[in-house]
Amino acid sequence: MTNHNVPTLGDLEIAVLEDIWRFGPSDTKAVYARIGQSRSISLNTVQSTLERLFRKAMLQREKISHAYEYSARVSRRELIQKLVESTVRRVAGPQPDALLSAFVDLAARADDDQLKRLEELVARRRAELDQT
Amino acid sequence: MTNHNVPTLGDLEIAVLEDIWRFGPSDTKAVYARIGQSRSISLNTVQSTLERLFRKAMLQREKISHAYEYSARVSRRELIQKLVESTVRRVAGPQPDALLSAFVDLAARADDDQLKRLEELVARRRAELDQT
DNA sequence: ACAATAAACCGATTGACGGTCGGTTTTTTG
DNA sequence: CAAAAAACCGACCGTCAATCGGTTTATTGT
Repeated sequence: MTNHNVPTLGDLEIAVLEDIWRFGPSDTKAVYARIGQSRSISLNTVQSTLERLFRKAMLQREKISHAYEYSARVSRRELIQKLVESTVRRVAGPQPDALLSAFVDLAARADDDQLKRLEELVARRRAELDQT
Repeated sequence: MTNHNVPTLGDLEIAVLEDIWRFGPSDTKAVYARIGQSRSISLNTVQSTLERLFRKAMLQREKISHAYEYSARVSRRELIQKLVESTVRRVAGPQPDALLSAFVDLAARADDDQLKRLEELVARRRAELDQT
């Protein structure tokens, strides 16, 4: 609930986030070594992307001895959730069910296997809710 | 499936789309009368927004006597669907279930009632699939 | 047929923003 | 304290939505 301001993210920003999800807390050097090298972008570029992500509150950072160590402030799950929610909100219109509707539409395209898993997920959630 | 490239939409673009969903096929004048007046933007601005939306394939148009009549090429439902799908895809990562999970997470924040309806929808869908 | 009117079209500007760095300052450390 | 490392500053480019003014083209009433 509360406030879900999700700024838009660029491709590099997502790649950086992805990297940190994958490898955990890292400093600029490390991220650069992993994703900068191959892309032939400068260390500075990675650095300012990290910085931007920090300003956008997608990362937090802590000075570890000499350099900042950045770590994720949202999990991939949370990010997707926020992104989806804000997306839907933007175009939701009157329907209070917009979200659910979209969900069903999506689910309708899923195969049997996915639907099964989905059923389980929903059931579990409901169980959780019931005992609250 | 296939490829649904959903270009990003600005606020005015969404407002215009919204207007056309609401009032059906309209020409520039009509849209301007409904949403331009209040926003104190020029007719030309509405016009080029309509045009942009047309280029983005969100609207189609037909010359009706003197002026173009624009109509929606996607329903709100479809748009939400595409938007959400492309959003999720962008950040999906390894999880094949990312999409489903995201929705369940979202739904989980909804009330028990919604969850129940969701369960029903999924069940029905599964039933349909089974007899195919 | 033609002038007046209306709509379409063209092109330019502005403001955000992501990506990209070079260079300067600050900090760390041998 | 000087060298090395990291942070920070500011600039530039490209893209894109929003915004119009002005010109061209099409429609239409007389």
